[in-house]
Amino acid sequence: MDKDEILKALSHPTRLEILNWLKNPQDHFSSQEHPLEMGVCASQFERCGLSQSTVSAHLGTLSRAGLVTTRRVGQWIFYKRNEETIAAFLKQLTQDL
Amino acid sequence: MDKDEILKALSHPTRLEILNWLKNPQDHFSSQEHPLEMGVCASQFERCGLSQSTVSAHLGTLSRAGLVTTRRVGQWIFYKRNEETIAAFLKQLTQDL
DNA sequence: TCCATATATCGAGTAAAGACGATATATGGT
DNA sequence: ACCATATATCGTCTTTACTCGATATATGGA
Repeated sequence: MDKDEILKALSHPTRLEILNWLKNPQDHFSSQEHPLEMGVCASQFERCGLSQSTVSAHLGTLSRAGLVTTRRVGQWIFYKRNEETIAAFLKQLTQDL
Repeated sequence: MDKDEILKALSHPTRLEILNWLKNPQDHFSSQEHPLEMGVCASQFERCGLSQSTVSAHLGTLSRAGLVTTRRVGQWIFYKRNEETIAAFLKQLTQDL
């Protein structure tokens, strides 16, 4: 759990928005073919208006920071919030900051 | 209280370090001529190894984000943590993130 | 094996952040 | 008025981040 890396990952509105969407996937990704319990697959986030490669880069940043988990199913990769890391980060930040 | 601006301000190790030093000024700035109750004056932070102008820019970023307060006394400007804003930010982040 | 789809990575261009020294501004003292 | 000190701002350079289209990789199906 790298606090600095997480803070950098959180310092971009698009990535905050992605994390926020993932809090209630049913409110934002009901059009997804696959059940939302698996997570939300990458292409869904292109609704933010950015290109596929840019979205992939943001998801990579979130994933490297540990804020989301990924799970490959077939040709898709499903993203979920990593609630454990998020909670641990908030706890540490509340202590340290 | 601009959450995005605060997150950006926190996304640099030097600024985190400054905020951390300000938690216990007596542990880090006992050499200061002025009483620490007034705050810590800008030049004290040059101990991080950065130039005067760079330190000033970091302090400006923290101040604009509302994470520190400033108080001019004579030719010095004293910096203190803004505990109210910090607490409000942590509360909102814990809710929103 | 070949093609379609999903995602990642590459290369290049632009924008933003960080750093510096030099200079400007503000204050206080003589 | 002049000089010294503290801080901010300016101009410039370097580095990092963001974005894109194009290409590579991985999977699945025909």
